[in-house]
Amino acid sequence: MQKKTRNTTAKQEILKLIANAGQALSHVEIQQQLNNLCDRVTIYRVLNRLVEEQKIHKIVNTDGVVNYAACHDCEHHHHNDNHVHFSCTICKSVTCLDNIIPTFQLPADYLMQEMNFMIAGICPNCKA
Amino acid sequence: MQKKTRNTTAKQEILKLIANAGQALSHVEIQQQLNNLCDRVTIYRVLNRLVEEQKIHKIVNTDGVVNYAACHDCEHHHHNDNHVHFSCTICKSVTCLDNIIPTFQLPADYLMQEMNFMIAGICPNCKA
DNA sequence: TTATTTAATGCAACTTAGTTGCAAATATAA
DNA sequence: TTATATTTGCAACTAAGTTGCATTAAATAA
Ligand SMILES: [Mn+2]
Ligand SMILES: [Mn+2]
Ligand SMILES: [Zn+2]
Ligand SMILES: [Zn+2]
Repeated sequence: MQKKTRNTTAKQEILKLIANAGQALSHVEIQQQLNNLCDRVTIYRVLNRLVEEQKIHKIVNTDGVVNYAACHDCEHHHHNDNHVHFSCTICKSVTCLDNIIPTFQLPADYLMQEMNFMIAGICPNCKA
Repeated sequence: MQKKTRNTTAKQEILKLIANAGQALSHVEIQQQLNNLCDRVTIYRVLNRLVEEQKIHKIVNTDGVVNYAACHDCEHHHHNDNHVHFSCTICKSVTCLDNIIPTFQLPADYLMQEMNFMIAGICPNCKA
């Protein structure tokens, strides 16, 4: 018997935030924008649930902090986040470059389960 | 006046460990193998110095924890760690796949400073 | 609508990774 | 050998994330 997930206010609001953000959001950024709607632990738990339900995906930044972005075509690709992510060292924005998909050949004896491609640098906004 | 780095015992031992390991090592793994040679804070500081001196490079794992590996051809490539890294979900080993270099085209208005390509899955040893 | 069930939440406490300030130790060069 | 500045140890701290448990509130059935 698989437990069924509930559509709580916290979950709705957090998903809305992430879906409408033009960039990937960290836990702290979400907490700030939620304005005490719920406890910080609840945010963590909701985020984990949304990842499990494949509505959002995790992006591990170069400093180890996790950011979350809405999934666009994860269903098609078995939730492999196969595109490149960009982390701006100036404005701190983290974005999905959805159509930049690196090509590489992993040796046959490796089994791939998860990908995290992160590039840090200066984004177009900050470069201009 | 740039401050000049010293060749301390801790530094020598830590570099030796990393250079001789067949895989990337985390801070805890290094600490365990050092057997109380020095304080954990010293390990952190030595690791940071070795990274600055481009003798080792950082690899951020999918759980956000940093692993360190010896640099082979970082000098040639401006210390860009441009190859793929593999993190085994079973034996927890983290390895540099030095010759697996993804190709992709970053839009011209992005400036790349750092790369972290991580793939998690099952390594050849654990698959067999 | 109300009652029942079970998932979700809040809160406090905890873990793990990494950083910082400062006094004491030590590598290097004069 | 002595002087100088780098490195170290220690204690305290921060930041990210997790866990246990009692309470609350969705979803569903009556
Ligand atoms: Mn993405
Ligand atoms: Mn590497
Ligand atoms: Zn920017
Ligand atoms: Zn393995």
